Amino acid sequence: MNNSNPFAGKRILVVDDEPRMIKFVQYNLELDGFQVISASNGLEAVEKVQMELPDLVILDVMMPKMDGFEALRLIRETSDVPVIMLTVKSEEEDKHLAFSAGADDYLTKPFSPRELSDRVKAVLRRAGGSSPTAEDVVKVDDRLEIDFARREVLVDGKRIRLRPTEWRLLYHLVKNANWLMTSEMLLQKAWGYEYQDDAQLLRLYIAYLRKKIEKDTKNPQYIITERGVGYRFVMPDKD
Amino acid sequence: MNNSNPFAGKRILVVDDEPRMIKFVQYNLELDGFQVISASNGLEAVEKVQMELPDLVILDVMMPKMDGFEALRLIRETSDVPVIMLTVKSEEEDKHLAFSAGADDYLTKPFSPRELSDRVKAVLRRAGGSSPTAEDVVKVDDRLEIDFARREVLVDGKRIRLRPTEWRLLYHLVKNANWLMTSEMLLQKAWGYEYQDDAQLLRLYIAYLRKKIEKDTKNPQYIITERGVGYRFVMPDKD
DNA sequence: TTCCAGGTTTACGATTCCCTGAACCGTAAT
DNA sequence: ATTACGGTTCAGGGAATCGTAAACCTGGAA
Repeated sequence: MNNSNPFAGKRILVVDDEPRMIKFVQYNLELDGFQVISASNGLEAVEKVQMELPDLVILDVMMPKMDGFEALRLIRETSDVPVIMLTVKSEEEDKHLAFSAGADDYLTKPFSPRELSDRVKAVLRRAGGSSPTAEDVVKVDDRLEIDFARREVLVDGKRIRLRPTEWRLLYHLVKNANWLMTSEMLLQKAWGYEYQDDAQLLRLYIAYLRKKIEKDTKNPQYIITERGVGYRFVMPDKD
Repeated sequence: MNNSNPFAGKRILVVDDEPRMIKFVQYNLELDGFQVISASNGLEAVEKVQMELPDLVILDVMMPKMDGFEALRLIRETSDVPVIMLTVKSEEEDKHLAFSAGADDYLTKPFSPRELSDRVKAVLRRAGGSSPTAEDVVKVDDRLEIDFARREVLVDGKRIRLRPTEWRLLYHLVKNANWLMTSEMLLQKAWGYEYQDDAQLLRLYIAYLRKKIEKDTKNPQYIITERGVGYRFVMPDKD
């Protein structure tokens, strides 16, 4: 695996009802050093986007029960993960539908491994571009380091254990570092739409996180409370 | 064994329907210190790739029932093992077909032992390069040592017996050391695609492995559970 | 045939997670 | 200072997940 792939380790969710297509895409992406997870229908896809927090989604348009457009619509309710849609023919209509539904790119079946790889990298490049948190490994400071690809958090060089929900919350905080995240946003993204008013739950998990990553929970340096609004993950500037 | 072959011990799967050809290849590769396993048709080849986890495959194009290309395609669904294809004549078309099907190199019959040896070593050299645990012998710590070439695990210097499935699971865990492997990934890689939802089976084999390699199964130091997600093989100071 | 080893399924106790409720604490506004 | 509001901490129960023993199945060897 001689990958000079700058995006190696990124997590990609492949959604298709045909196992053969999933295998094809998975194999070729793994050759490039990506991590691949899969879903075989729209519902599973929506769920996995929220739970697994992939860096990119490849979504087939043609699927039984819930088609790709519907799945994308639901995904877009809680996530802005880049999405590449797989269409059968390169009809203008499909293309237009894909983009207006919120897709970042589209790929027409059949496609070659090379095309796949190029598109994925292009979309990741566009999406991640210059943001400091687009990296797989975010070194917040000397004390705290977060590795999104490995799903790993280091405090003073030691690995700490995060529970799934804690991880999701931290993910959304850090991916939006230095931005104020309202309680509703965080609840919606880390828990789901139906939790958006449960501010108490959020407080609890903020406390859990602080206990695990802050030096002094009374004077947090990473997760800052914005009273009456939400929270902000502060990260020292790297410019 | 007076070989200066840096790849001695690598396991090579030779696939051909002609016993004479297998014999020829096997004899010469074993002279170089390789370990050779064989298959006489495409189906057997696909099966052995998944089960035996060879380091390289030499695959004849011309075979009854399932030809080399089809076999390669199926192999590529679950493995990125390097493959050298044997073609009858050096036709551009065959060459092109081989590469686009995912082969790493090709060899035109007839070939000399020397050519065979050179190609095999070249492909192994290319393939082995930058993979995380490309070495044959992984010394995890003072206690645990894993020899991929010999398919042997040493705990406190003592050789322990692993059943085939246990070995495959350990293999995929260690080859992705320090990376979080989801249950689905592990099942898919060690058992096959159709097992990807059988989390219970995975738990059982994780338990088997821990019983054999961990000092204290209650506090595992190698195979760490990532609750709700999967497992991680932790290895000190390794990327 | 019988035996055996590996693989799979079943069953169930143990553990961990997630959420609730309630008490307690800090701080900004009155 | 007092009040009100939001934030934090702690205890606990239900649910999901995990670990492991044991039974079961199967195919090959003796």
